[in-house]
Amino acid sequence: MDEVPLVPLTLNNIQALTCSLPSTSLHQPRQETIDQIASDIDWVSFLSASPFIFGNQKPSSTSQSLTAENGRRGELNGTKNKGKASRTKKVNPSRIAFHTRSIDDILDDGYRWRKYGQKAVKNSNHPRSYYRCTQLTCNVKKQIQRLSKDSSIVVTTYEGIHNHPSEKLMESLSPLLRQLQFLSRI
DNA sequence: CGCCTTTGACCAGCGC
DNA sequence: GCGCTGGTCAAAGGCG
Repeated sequence: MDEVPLVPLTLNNIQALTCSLPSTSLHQPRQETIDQIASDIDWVSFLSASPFIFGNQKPSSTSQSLTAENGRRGELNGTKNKGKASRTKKVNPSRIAFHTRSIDDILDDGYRWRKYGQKAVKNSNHPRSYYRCTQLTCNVKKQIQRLSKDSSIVVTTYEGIHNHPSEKLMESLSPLLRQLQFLSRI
């Protein structure tokens, strides 16, 4: 699992982070904790600032075609419906797929995932696994499948954007948040 | 006990 | 309309 670095703190990210803070936070003294500051941040905007928040893993052409194929069939919305008949499909444009050469199927991306399904896929020797972010308010899903041609390659497809920070992200952001907290008191 | 995975069933979209 | 396929649900069981 050496292919998933923590979210890089790029200038874009930092700029988005500072911009997403409430306008008063940079001018008025604040006594909040890191967690409280973090709760004020628009994480959707922040995480969206970097097109590929998982570092050096960029969507390949093949993964893009996979995304297109998935999109062709449409998708289910994330709302929890007790009645299966009430499930409807809609197009979700926020999909990112990439290939990773790894022994482990599950990439440690810092978030907690709950597996909710596994299906055998046509023309593939390997089943596709379906995961959902364990955060109640977060609707992000991901699919994991190994390539039939090269079983050492894992195709991970993310759907949606987290509306909360990951634990590992918070670890890496803590120094920055402390600095922001300090600056907000000046 | 809570959280997670497994797995069969169900549902909807698509192609024919 | 029917069958195939992918995506999701939810009950059951496992694990720490």
